[in-house]
Amino acid sequence: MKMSAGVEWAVHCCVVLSQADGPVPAQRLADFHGVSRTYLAKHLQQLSRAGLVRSTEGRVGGYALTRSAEEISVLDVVLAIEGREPAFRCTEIRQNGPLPATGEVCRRPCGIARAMYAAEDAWRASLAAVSVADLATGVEEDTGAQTFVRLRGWLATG
Amino acid sequence: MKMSAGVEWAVHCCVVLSQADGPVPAQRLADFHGVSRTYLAKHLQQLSRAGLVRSTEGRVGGYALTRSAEEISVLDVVLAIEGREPAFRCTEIRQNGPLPATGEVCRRPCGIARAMYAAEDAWRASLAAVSVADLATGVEEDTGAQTFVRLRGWLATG
DNA sequence: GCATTCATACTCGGATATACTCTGTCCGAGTTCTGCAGG
DNA sequence: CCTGCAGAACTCGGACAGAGTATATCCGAGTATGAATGC
Repeated sequence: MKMSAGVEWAVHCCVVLSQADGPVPAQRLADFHGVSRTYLAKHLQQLSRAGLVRSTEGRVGGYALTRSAEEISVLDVVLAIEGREPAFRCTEIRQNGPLPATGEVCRRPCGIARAMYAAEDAWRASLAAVSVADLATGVEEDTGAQTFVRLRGWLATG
Repeated sequence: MKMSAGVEWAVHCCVVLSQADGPVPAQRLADFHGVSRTYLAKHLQQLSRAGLVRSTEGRVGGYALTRSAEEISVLDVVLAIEGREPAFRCTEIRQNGPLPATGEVCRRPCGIARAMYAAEDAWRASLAAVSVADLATGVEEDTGAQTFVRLRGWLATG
């Protein structure tokens, strides 16, 4: 059970976008994080489809958040990249074999699936409690208030 | 982020083993669940390496739990199959690019990694709170007290 | 009748192919800026 | 000097290969059983 590396890229990009004044091109985001532009673009498209960012074409185009950073949770980003399906997929093997479970019993998930889904709910709740704005605040606390000032300067000048 | 289907198989097998009197061969477990024997054996070997089950060779051999079902959590089984590494792997892209984070700051994980690890801790705690014995009790509540009686009968006779 | 030996049948374990998803890359469609010509 | 137009440069978006992992399978190594044999 491995999470895609694109999730890390996407979250970092959202933090950067929360500090930008205007649209930021994928090329600039890729350069800032030292990753491949074309591959990062793939993930940014997924964020766009999920409605988290808005892309503008043209010479001064780029990506920008559609909502305020307080209203975007880490869970939103993870689900946009990884998909909304749960990690555990019950194949109902209890219905197989010589002593299958049938009928009314199978109308609700088996205890194993319930335990898995409960764990995933806890996981999602933990991620939903952290917003992109919280992450940005954490970055300032870790690296100092000058960090985002320099970031904005680099975004503006290149 | 998808969990291996083998996890479901392994947990179901542990529940069955908790109700068995003696060792149960992989062939019997595979027949009971309607899955491939050879592939199930692979996962049972992982459980064996993790120390959750003990395998005995020979004509009346098979697999048996090493501890009581109360002492085996769902988390134990998941970690045995999926591995002990966390799903989120921080690649420290904050250290890349034109404005890298360096020095003392990088001695502890960045806020994004902390949020991910916290969520995984919540996930693991939820799974650790459920034991194989709990699952067995749930099966009896769902399908009736006769279920395991018939299971033991089938395991004995074939 | 009993102990010993041997063949057998059954078990697990690791080594071996295949399918699928993640990773990484490329080129085309669309939009905005800029320079130039004309009025 | 102002306006309209054409070109160019820059952007995103979807279509196209390669690598790594999950899935599925096979055959060989090892052991307890049970019958046959000798005492």
